[in-house]
Amino acid sequence: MPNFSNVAYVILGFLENTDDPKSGYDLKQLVDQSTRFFFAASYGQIYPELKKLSDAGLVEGVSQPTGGRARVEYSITGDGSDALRVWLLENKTRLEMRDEGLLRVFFSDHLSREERIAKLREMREDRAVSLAELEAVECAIGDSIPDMPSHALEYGLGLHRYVIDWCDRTIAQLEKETE
Amino acid sequence: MPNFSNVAYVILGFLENTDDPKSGYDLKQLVDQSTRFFFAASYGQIYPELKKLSDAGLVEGVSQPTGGRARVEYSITGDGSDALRVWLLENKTRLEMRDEGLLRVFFSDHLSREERIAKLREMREDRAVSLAELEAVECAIGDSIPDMPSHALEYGLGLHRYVIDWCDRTIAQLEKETE
DNA sequence: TCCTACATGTAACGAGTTACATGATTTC
DNA sequence: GAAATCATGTAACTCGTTACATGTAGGA
Repeated sequence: MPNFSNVAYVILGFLENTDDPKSGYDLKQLVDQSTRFFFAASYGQIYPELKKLSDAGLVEGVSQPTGGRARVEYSITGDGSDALRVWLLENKTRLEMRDEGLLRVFFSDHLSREERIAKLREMREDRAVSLAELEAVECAIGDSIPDMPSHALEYGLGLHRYVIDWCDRTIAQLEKETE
Repeated sequence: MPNFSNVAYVILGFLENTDDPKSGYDLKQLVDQSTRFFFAASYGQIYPELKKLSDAGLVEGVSQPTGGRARVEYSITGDGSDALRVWLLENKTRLEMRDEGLLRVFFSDHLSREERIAKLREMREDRAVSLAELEAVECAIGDSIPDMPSHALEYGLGLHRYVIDWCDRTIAQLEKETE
């Protein structure tokens, strides 16, 4: 049994959630609409991982071309469900972050007050865009999606709102400082 | 001029903050006490990057052995300060996250209610540990460290508190659900 | 004496992004 | 007829961690 990356379990997770089989393309769409906010995955990971999963018998692919357009639809197998369950029960909760915006803010002592404030505004705007995307996801569901994902969505919404709030407070504080 | 990774600017940022020169070891300590919560760096990045910076003339190393123990202390040069300033003014605020805990929670539909709650508790405990570490950092400073870093610290504290809160709320909600 | 902290590095590996190549179908 | 979307994949590259190797100094 080869080693699977977390992306493999993202795939298994999405396949377990549904009865209709998904293509690599579909899976990428799903990731971009949901997990990407806390766990992204690119085609360069998804396609090779699907192949590995298929070789190991954890998913099963069926060719379903639409006219001349190739399409392979994958479903999870019994072994796949078992592997997913094992992975779900592992108690690893590692959180990695790389926050370039905050890194710049952290080292912005040597910038002028105006430049610092500008940095914070950029960061605020970018986070506001993410928040808007998340809110769009929130509207887009409301239906078919089960319980847990909506908890995760709430997590993301709250997190973004906190960050935006922090930016606003920090900007306000810096603006007051010279008075 | 070679391309420098973000880690290079972490190094320049720390060197610019102070008058006494730092060794690679010192820099790693600084990272582990502060930026690691939103931007980690390992020896495997720091030492090679110091060399590149030195070759490019952005830092200057002076050998200061303590007895038979080797030690090279680096200071930032004028060119280094300029390069740092240029980097600080770039408007990139990219935020990457990889949250394994939330990923498991997201896909935990197929677990029992008890198992899900257990997952959330693990996540809560791990985040509480991080929060405690951050609070230790908060106590450890209070002195020498300038303005902005303390804003960043507040950011981290707030973020962790939000996450822990979300875990508590979600656990409570799941516990209520069967009644 | 042994353990911890100081100190420097590198090699192998794994993870992840980006750019590219290719081509069909649908929609405007 | 052009543009967007569907669809699959790979190669090159960058990034980052981990494990290892090596040795000194100071304190219990």
